Amino acid sequence: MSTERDHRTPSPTISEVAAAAGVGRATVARTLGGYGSVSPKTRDRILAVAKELGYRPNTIARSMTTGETRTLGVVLADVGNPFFAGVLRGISDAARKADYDVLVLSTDEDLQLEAAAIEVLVDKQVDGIALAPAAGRSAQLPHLDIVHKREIPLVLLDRLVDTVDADAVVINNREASRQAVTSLIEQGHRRIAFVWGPVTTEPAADADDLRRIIDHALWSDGERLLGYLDALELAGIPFDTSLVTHVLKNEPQATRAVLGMLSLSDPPTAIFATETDALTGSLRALRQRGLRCPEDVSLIGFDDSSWASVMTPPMSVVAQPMHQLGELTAECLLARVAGSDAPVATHVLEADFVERASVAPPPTRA
Amino acid sequence: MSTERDHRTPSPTISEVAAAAGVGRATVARTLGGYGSVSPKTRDRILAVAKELGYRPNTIARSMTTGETRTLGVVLADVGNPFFAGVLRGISDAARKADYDVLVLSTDEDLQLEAAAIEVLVDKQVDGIALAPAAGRSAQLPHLDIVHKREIPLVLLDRLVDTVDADAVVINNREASRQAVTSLIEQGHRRIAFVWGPVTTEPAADADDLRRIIDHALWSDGERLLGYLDALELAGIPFDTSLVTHVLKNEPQATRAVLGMLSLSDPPTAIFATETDALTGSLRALRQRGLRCPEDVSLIGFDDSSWASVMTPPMSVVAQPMHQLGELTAECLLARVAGSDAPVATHVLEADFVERASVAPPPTRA
DNA sequence: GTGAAAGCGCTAACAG
DNA sequence: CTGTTAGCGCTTTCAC
Repeated sequence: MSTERDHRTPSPTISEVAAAAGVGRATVARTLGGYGSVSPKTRDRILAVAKELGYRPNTIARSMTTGETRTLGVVLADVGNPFFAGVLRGISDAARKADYDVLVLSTDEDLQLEAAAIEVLVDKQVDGIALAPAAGRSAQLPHLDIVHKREIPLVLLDRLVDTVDADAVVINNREASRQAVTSLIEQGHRRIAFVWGPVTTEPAADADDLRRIIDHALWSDGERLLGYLDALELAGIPFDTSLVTHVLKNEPQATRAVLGMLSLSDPPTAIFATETDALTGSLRALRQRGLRCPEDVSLIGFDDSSWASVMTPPMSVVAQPMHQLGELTAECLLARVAGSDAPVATHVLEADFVERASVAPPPTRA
Repeated sequence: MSTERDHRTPSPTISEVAAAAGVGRATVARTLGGYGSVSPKTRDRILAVAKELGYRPNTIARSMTTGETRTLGVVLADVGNPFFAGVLRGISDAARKADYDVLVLSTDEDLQLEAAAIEVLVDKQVDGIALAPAAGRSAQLPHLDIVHKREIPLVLLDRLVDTVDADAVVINNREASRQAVTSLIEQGHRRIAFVWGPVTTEPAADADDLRRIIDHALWSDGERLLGYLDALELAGIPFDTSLVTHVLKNEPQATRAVLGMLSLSDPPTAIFATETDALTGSLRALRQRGLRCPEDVSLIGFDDSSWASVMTPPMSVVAQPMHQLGELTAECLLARVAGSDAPVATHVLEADFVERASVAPPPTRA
């Protein structure tokens, strides 16, 4: 209980420690900052005095002169989404190990918000930025110019952008997707729906048209679709544009789209859902139609969760290594922050296809 | 392409803008900092010059003099957990609206890590801290002393601690829990399991012993248990200590504990699972025993998710308003940061009991 | 090995 | 309304 009415009891500064220890500021700075060399004797005394006074370094003042903030910026679609939450956790863990902290911003897949987020991080002078871009693979990202100009280390997270020359850490979506769809084909499916294809106003005319559209979709989404196309092609199954959705990515839309497909004269016997809400939306559609999984329609989802394995039936899913994705991203970024001048590289992580009981052979046609 | 080999192209400073505009630094500072008053004419010129030069304020230098960082610190158990991820999203949204950013740290319910996290945030001079403490309601939190001393606004998130005199935003866990258990009782259940009770080495001897243990449990966990006890008491159902788990909070442990209860001579006919993994763990136990939900055992979970409603059967759950919890916490914190001296208050949010199909009357005894 | 002094870019108090 | 000036707490030459 001090009798003063100071707004904040100020933390002692280096000068005060110096005065109390009877040495110069610089010596204290060297001791407390852990650089330069100080004689063990005075070092110990300074440390003792500092501890007694409860000295805490003023990181802001330090940042001002060093230019380092020991803070990483993370820009992703939505921290509330389990996938990104898992990734963020991985980033945080790796950052903490290196004594860095993390500033997070969500974009909701909006490029304006992404630009604003980048600006904030640049202004706050984070030492590095991990970005899951909201832009398609062939997009131009002018808001990253300043990041380059300021030479702030940047690593792309989960999504590649061709025009950005930076390290990246991604999942092998194409291969994971091909594998999942192939497993469906091996069970005898030939009518396989793909939920969530790229958002467009009208369905793709054909596979080539679709490939053109993919250029403007998120890299990860595009790759998943390419993997689907790969699997079909390998099996010699013709691509049917009516089996790929082009709706907005929310659960009700997925349900609606699947309901539409189920009404086709030649409906799908299997559904590949490339996101959790695409899967739950599809399940809802099946239920509405009174269709059972896997007897009537087989299902494969994306992203594992404790729920997936306790469903009836347990859901087969492509499990992305979220935590590892985050960790590797942070490690990669921290290496750059530490000054690594290794050539720019893209690290590709494999996803794990978890086979459970939501896939069965298609029902024999009546 | 500059021919210089400067490590970083430095951003222009206020002095440079002043020189270029032919005015004094202070005038520029006033204009760009948005304080004091400047004649419209010079103001416009300065703005033009600043824009042309690509001036960006150095927030670190600014923080050094103002003491403000426009950053909020958030300390929670695990950003990767869907509940906290949702809460964090709410905090971020509210923070952004007020032009603040968020630094997040996970504690994994470890008080050491919590103390370290607080220290980091204090050192980084965040303007306020939102904390979901890893300590029981009656715990002593010495690592918060420095927060008080520095007069850093603090708000408790999701969990109360009696010894901490700070604003808090929590869910009415007790009432939500009471309501859920009561709905089970109304269906005729009298043997209701409670998964996850507090972690202890040996089960509680009786209800009073349990109440004593609750003091050391997380506030939210304790309240859920009290709500359970309330419901039993109201219905005149004797408390059976063997129906409350005391295991570590992970899914396999939940499964094991439920399996044990199911082997009781008078096994539970309903399970109240107070966390998602407690629910999935319970479901796994039922499946292993070949028991069906809700015919054999009724189930109520905690925290809603897109999965819960597409389960077979759809799961009844207590849905916590995660996003709102986060938003309100941030708003509360920001009000303090802005200097509010309203009396310390605890805001209680109601949870929503979502009744679906996982509850049915107990099977008639053979 | 140590101390003195300059300066990071900004805000704020004070004159003019 | 505007310019001058003095720091904020630290790191970092540079002498000693």
